[in-house]
Amino acid sequence: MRLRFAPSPTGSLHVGSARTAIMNQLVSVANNGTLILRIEDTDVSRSTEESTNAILSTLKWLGVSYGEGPFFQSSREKLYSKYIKKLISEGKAYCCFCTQEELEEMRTKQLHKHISTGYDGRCSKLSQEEVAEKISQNLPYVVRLKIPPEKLMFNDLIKGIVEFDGKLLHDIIILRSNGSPTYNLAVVVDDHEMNISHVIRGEDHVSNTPKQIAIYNALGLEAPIFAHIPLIIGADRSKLSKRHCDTAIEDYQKKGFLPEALVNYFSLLGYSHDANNEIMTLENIAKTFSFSSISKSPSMFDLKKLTWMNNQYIRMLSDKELYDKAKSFCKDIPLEEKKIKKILLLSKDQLKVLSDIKEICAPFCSYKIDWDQKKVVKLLKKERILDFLKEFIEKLEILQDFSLNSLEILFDTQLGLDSIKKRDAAQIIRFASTGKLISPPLFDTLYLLGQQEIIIRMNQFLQEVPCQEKMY
RNA sequence: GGCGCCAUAGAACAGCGGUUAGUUCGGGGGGCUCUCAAUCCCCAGACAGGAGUUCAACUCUCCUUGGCGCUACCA
Repeated sequence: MRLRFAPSPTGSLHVGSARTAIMNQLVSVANNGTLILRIEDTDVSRSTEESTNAILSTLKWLGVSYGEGPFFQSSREKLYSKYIKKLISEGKAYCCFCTQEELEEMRTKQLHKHISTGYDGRCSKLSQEEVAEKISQNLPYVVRLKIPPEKLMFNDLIKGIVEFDGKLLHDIIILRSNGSPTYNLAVVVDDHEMNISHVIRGEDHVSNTPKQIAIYNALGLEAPIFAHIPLIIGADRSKLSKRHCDTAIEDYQKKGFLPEALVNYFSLLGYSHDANNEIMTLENIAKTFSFSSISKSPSMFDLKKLTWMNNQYIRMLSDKELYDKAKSFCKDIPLEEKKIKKILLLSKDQLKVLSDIKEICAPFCSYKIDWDQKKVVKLLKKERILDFLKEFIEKLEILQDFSLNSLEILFDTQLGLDSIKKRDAAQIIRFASTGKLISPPLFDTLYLLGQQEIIIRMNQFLQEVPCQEKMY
């Protein structure tokens, strides 16, 4: 089995393209096939080298590996023109000199008549002399393929038999007036030259398929097997766009999603899987892969589920792996490396994405705490809660050996003297010393902040509370 | 306008002619825990509509409706 992934370098790798790439990888692994990477850059005006590099590095990061390539269509133009010349000489394609205005007029008329829009084939009636004459006049022209008025069908591995009527297809352009081949022509030539057996691509290509089959037919070549995977859609069921969420895989990389989670999520999205165990490697999914398990309807991108899955993968990381992967997200944190590492490991389970580490470290960095008292309205209503805090601070001030252990003993002792719930006691201390209701385990947090610092913070907190208290 | 594809809870999937229509994420509630997370328990929530076929239809057929894709000298 020979497969290909063929992105066009007009931007960074999009979520939808990534899914296609992952599906190709999945099928390739499942069938011991070869995946070929081909950069579809026939449109010079939109393709950039920067995009190519971005796509290549993102694919690498994702772990999508290809056995051959990358090949660039822009460097294969001679090949395409060979095929185009063949089609012209056999009378299966012809030069078209119609202007933009003519084409537009044609279209409006068709729209008016409520019939399908497209070229009416008028230039195919030009005689050889007329064509030669126009060319000698240096008139710009494109080359169009004659599409015979017959049924064009293919058996899609996902959709089943799909049939189109050639009569409604119209003669498509295969060579632009600037001399470059169009997508449909280049795809057919390359898929044939590269011996591609299975074309797995997005559903947006379904309507291109009959056009490509027409080219295969004209060339006397056998078309590969097609599998069109349904598109990924946004929360409002429309095509996924920046309106909905980040659409570039790079964005997810920057936020601290793990490639394994992304690969897992996208290979199971729109795939009939065992819902009881969704955490699977691509290799495991490949073991039971079948095209019939791919859903026929589009799938909605669910960031919450991806995030959940990412957390699952983060907690599976070893301490060392976690630190290595999180390192790049810790650069801007004004703390010593050792401390960050400590906090990171303490909060491993609660990281949804690696970049969360910044927020978790915040209370350990800033000396200016903003106590948003709205968060503790309920807590402050608990009886003797502030007394407990005051007493805790007093004891803390005279504590000789500040350690994890002594802190805990001090806390428990004070708790024994007061009739306060442990959770309330812990929360008021947590809030007073960090300004947050969420933090790594309390005693670790206090210990890391240091005796002096927590005393200062908690006292500051107490100074701010009383005036606020009257509000409630 | 034309052509094509699709249709089970908010989301992703099960169900393949007879089920109290199931699982996972999400939502709500609760237990446990110093918080969050994790985990455990509980709750809400779906077969788009209409005709057929059949003893029986979420499941098969057709129609309608709705959604999406394509309709470029983009890919």
